[in-house]
Formats: sequence, C-alpha cells, structure tokens
Amino acid sequence: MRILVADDHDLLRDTLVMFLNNEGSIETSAVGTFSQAVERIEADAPYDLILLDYNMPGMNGLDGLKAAMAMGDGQRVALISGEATKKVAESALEAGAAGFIPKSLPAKSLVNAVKFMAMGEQYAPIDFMTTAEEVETHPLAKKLTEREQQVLKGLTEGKSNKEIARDLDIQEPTVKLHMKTLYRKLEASNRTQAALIAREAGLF
Amino acid sequence: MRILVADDHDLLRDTLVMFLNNEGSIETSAVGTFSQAVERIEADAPYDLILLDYNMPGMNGLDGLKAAMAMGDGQRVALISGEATKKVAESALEAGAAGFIPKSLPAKSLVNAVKFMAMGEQYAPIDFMTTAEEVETHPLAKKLTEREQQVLKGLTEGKSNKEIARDLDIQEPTVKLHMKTLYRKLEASNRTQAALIAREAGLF
DNA sequence: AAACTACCTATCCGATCGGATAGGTGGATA
DNA sequence: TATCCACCTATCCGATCGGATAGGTAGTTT
Repeated sequence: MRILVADDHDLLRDTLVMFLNNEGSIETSAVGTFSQAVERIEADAPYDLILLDYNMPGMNGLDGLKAAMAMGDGQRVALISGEATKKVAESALEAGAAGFIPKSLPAKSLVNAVKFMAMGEQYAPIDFMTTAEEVETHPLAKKLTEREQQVLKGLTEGKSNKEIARDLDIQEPTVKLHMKTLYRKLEASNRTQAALIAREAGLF
Repeated sequence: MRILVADDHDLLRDTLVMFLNNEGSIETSAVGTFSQAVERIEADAPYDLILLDYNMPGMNGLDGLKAAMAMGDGQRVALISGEATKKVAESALEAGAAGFIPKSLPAKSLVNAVKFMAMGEQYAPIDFMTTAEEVETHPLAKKLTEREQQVLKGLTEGKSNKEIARDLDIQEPTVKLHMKTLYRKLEASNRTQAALIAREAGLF
C-alpha cells in the first residue's frame, strides 16, 4: 500500500511517516509543499492514497485538492488539517475527497483511517462533523435573523446597500433597516465596524 | 527528566510523547486542555519543562503561558504552535517562556530543543525568528506612506474620517485624501473593503 | 382575537463619504 | 535650480449612509 503525505509541518510529517511505516504493509513517502507533491505524483502515481495538508504552501484552499484529484485519473486524495472548519471538510468531501482528517485525531485512529481510505472508503470523524455543527451557528450569528445574516454577508464582502439590495432582490431602504438592527446587535456604530466585528467573530 | 505536554491535537501529542520517551532519559506526561494541564501541574509539579500549545482550549493567548509559569514558582514553560506569528513568539519569550517551538520543526530538532530547554536554556528556531522578520513589513504595507498607514490603522478600528483627523491632529479633508490613495493602493472601492483587505493582509 | 415576530416598503433629513479640482510647504534628488 | 515626493489644506457636489418615523403582510404564539 503506497501513501504520499504532503505537510509543511516537519514534525507531524515525520510522525505520520513513522506511524504508517510501522504498520508494515504501508510504504510512505513525504513532501513539504504542494508543488513537491505534484512532482511526486507525476513521477510515482498512482498512490493508494494521498494526504494533503489544507494549510500548506501552494494549496490555495481546495484548489490544491481538486488539482491533485485530477491528476493520474481519479487519484484518491484526503485532506488533513488542524485548523479547518467543518465547512471546509464538507466542501472537500463533496468535491470528492477520499476523506478529511483533523489533526486532533489520535495517532491510532489515524492509521486506521488511512487504511480505511486506501481501501476505497470515504472517511471523516463523526464527532468532528457533528460537534462542529453546533459551533457552526456562531454565538453571535444565533441572534441574527436569516435576512440579517444575508445582509451581513453582503457587508463583509464590502458591498454597498444598493448592491446588497440588488443581490437579495429587496429594496434599498429595507437593507438599511437590517443594517441598523445589525449595528445594534453587533454593538457597532457604522458599517465598517460591523464588517470587522463579523469577520473577527469568524462569520463568513 | 520530567516533561509535560499539553496539546489538543491527539496526533501530535501522541507523537511528541513517543519521540521523547524513546530518548530513554525523558519521562513524558500528556494532556489535551489547558485546565487539565493546570491540574497536572498542581499535582505533579515541578516538571523540568512544560510544553503548551498556543492554540488550545483554555489558553486564551499568552494568558495561559503566564498562568502556567506563575505556578510552582518559576516553572519552565515553552510554547508550541503551528500557526502563531513571530510576534506571538517574541512576546512569549519576553514574558519569560522557556522557548518557542513551531510545529514546522523536524522531530529530531524538537527532541534536541526540548533537552536544551530542560537544561535551563531559552530556545527558538533562528530561521523562524529571522525569516518572519522579513515578512514583518507586509508587502502591502511597504507601498504605503507613514501617514497612510496611520490613517489605515484608524480605519481598521472602525473610526470615521472625522475621528481619524482628530486623532492624528490633521484636518478631515486630508484624511479623505489619504483615504482615496488607500483605496487605489489596496484596490478597494470603499472604506469597508479597504478595512477588510487590511485586516486580511494581517496589517494591524 | 390579540400580541408578537420576522420581514418588507417608504419618506425625510442631516451626516458622512467619495471623487474632482486646485492649491501650498518642506525635503530629497537630479 | 528644477523636479519629484510626501504631506497638508480647501471647496464643490453628487452619492451614500445612518437615524427617525410610519406604515404594511404573513406566520406563530398566547
């Protein structure tokens, strides 16, 4: 079973390789950047499984994942990340990733997950996918109505009231109304503050 | 030599413990949250060295580091982190941390660093501290004059032109001038976008 | 039925913003 | 000296924003 690990954290990379190689049946290669991973895939494909760090030079979000999957027809690729949100994990799995591995996973589970994925299954830790669901709706966001969230989303994209109104297919005065309520709820005194607070809180 | 590792990433924690215990002379304990670390320290102090993950439930930035150091008079504590900036590392070392370990460190170097710190030395990887220095002045920031940076700082605090003018002791029209140049340089079309871009770029 | 909530529209008005334009100073450079 | 650059001030004007006020609809709860 041939596995390729791409992660810029030397420490974690060394560990993964060691753990996996210890399994006997697994032969593991490792690189530290996305471009190195690409080279390696072009030279040595196909691997039974490729593990890509979500935060890694060259990855550029899910683009790297998709690029890697496109190589060597139907290459099985899984994401590994310490910081990624549930949203990212879901998008990755939807895009056809072989799995998603948070770094908060015990080493033993990781080895099992890798074997599981290498056998063609799709893996994601249920606890991560479910517990993250709760945090999904941010404490601040829970106080906002659906419309307000839509308006706030537009705001965090730097749009004007008029643009937001057009996008949501409502009138501009209505947007201003929501905006006013947002300022109150977010304790902001103008749109810039509101946008910053929303970003700070990790919304959108 | 007794070491305590506190990291919420099971994978990395398992690895660290294994690597360190393999050294023979090191006895390692591990926990997954800051509060657990506190309990362990209270029960088993003093350790020769404590490794705290900077991003970990309960840490609250450098507060956790300081709290841990305050326990058991002069407890030696080092930070370990995969995401922290050079700024954080510097602050930690200034606050008296035993060291700073980025997760991008090879496993072998880590073991050496741990031994080094346990012997009473202060450790930080030079390459991390220096290369980060270059990025210190952000590519974007380099294109801004001093005044523009001051104005931008005010903007990222959600201030109005009038407030910024008062703070910098200049006239409001002048602030507007700088604002206009900022939009051009940051490729923003309004103040909110400019503020978001500045934040995104990690300025201020 | 009454009260409440989320949502929508509208108008008025003062404040603020964003752009254009037209200056001026001081310091560094060619 | 002439030229550039960073910085400052000023005025005009249309667009946008932020707040207040006054409605309306639909669905839910009491």
